[in-house]
Amino acid sequence: MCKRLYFCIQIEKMKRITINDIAKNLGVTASTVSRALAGNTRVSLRTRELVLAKSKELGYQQNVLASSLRKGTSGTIGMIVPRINRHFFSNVISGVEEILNPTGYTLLITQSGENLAKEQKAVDMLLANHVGGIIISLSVQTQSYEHIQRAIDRGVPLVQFDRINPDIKSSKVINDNFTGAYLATKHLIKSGYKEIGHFTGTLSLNAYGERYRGYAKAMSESGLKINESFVYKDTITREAGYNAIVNALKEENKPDAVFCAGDYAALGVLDGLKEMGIKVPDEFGVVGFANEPFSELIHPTLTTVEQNAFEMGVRVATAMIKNMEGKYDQEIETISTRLIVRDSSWRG
Amino acid sequence: MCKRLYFCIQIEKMKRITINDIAKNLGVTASTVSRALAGNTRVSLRTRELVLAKSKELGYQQNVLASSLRKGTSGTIGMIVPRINRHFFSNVISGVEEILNPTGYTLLITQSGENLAKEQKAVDMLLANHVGGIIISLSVQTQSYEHIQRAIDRGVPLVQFDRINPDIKSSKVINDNFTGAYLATKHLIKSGYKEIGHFTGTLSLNAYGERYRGYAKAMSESGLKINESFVYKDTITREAGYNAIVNALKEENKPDAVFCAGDYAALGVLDGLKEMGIKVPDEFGVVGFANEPFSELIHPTLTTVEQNAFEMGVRVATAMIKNMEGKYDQEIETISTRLIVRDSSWRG
DNA sequence: TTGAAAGCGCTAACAT
DNA sequence: ATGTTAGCGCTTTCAA
Repeated sequence: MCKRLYFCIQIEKMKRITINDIAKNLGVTASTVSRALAGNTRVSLRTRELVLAKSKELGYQQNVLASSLRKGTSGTIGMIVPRINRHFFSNVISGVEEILNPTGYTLLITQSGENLAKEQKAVDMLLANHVGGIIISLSVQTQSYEHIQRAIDRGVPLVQFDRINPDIKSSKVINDNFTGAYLATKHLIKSGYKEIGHFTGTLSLNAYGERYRGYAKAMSESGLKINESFVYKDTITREAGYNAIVNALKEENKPDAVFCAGDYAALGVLDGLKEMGIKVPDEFGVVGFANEPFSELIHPTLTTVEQNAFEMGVRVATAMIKNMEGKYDQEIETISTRLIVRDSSWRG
Repeated sequence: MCKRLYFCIQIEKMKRITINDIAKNLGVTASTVSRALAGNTRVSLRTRELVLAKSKELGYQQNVLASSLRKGTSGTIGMIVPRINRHFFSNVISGVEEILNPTGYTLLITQSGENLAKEQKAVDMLLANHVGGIIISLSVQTQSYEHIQRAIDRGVPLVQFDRINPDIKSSKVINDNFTGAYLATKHLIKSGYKEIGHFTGTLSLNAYGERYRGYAKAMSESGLKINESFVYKDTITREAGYNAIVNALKEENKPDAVFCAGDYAALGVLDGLKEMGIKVPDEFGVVGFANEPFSELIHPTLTTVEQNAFEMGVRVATAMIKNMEGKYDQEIETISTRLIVRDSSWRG
């Protein structure tokens, strides 16, 4: 009872140590303490040491809010991703943190949930929090860009990655989707498939558009014609992949392989093929994109394109820091992709 | 060239609209504007409408930093998880956001990477950012708790979840690990296995300790003796699971089934069994824990225990809000778990 | 090398 | 219903 009461009182009077406390304690002014703590300014070595010792003794902890308010900019960087639980995005985040953490910047992560309204709110929230920069990968829904422009107009450095809008003036980091798709399709061709279809997402999104281009290039280069009825758009989920393959194989002209712009769709394709008793890779070839963790665990293991997510995060963070240092950079950086051949496609 | 220069100048003179701008514009004081914007205080309807209109017109956006500094508390809640890319944790995060977003609180997410030092730094960073509360799931490494205590001593509401320390005074939300493990083991017994082993993590961590207890209870209840040489600790990764099963089956006394405290270990076990040509579930039964997405995709599909991660997030956020409203609550909430029977264990 | 003073933008007593 | 005033904790000129 008594203990409990004491505990409550403690909470009430809880006061954080400020630079003023340190200053009073040491008989100097807050300015001096501030300078000493900041390190680089002109303070006598003795004073600096005294301040450092005292601040440790009292358990001082900077009030980042006050500092940011005064300096007009916070050491926080906002990051908006469609979904945090996608392997690709969580690994990009890790890459970003790898670079940012040692610099003292703080990452504020939010999900748009592939939803434009949530994405807009997220941007505003970040701006209200005075983030020093915004890292974003657009939601599939995003077709209007005022919220992005709002950030840029505020002078907040912006870095787009993966799902980008090329028309927005900002740093951009993307995967080499074209080459990845090109290699994937080439591989199917080399493996002897002739009627190669493509299941993809929204072609207006850069990532999917490029994958389509890579697919088309490989086809035409090998003298194969694309049968447009083998190209399914908005087919990136497992269900959609399943439906698409069931559908495609009902037609008179059937594909004998399909390159999916995502592993989940490829998974659905494999579901459908298994159900229909079609042997993979003997009778049908499948390639995915993303190298989701499950792709090497399923049966047959899935040939797919590896995106170097962590590396992308590192580049994104580096670009952000450059931007914040005023080195505005509009260049597009491209991260290489790599084909991983597994059982679902190779009948060498 | 010219365009570029203009752009730079724009950035320099970029000035955010403050309540003072609105006030001047309207011929009232900042206090009035502040009150009007805050909504509930006593301001004439007319003034309020004027303020709202003007602020919209000028594109006003609150400076959260200033507000938080003044109010002494920010609308930000910090969350520390071991790894963001674990299915369980990212779903808890989604659950937390589900509750928090509509309330206007902002989530600051950080990863400890299962590393004590990073976890400590994360806590300090959150405190420096004056978060209104901290949500944490401890790293496996965490054996010292001063950093947690530091937060509590500062009067910052704390909610622990999943990987908790029961001795720390805070709200806690955990899975019903005991029942999950109990049901899993019971199921193996019912399926006819007799020599049931258990691969687990650090037993000092609540989650693993409880799973062991559930396993032990089911065994003793059925009159089966636990063979301690079938219990492997620190076995939660795929590699560890593989090594453990290879090892276990070299001994004279072999288990004929194993309940793993995690799906990754179970995956490793299946790897090992496949390699050794042991048939699952005919000759050997395997059950995991967590219902990772891959568990239903592998062959054979893995029997496992589902944790309701999203629901847990919802409860965690609710507890946090209660705490921040001063309703300090030390109760432990338990989220139910559920056995999902698949092919790796059932030979009914 | 240090101090004095002003102010970042907002809120909340207290007054009117 | 609105204005006045002070100050959250920090940084940063300007002066000494």
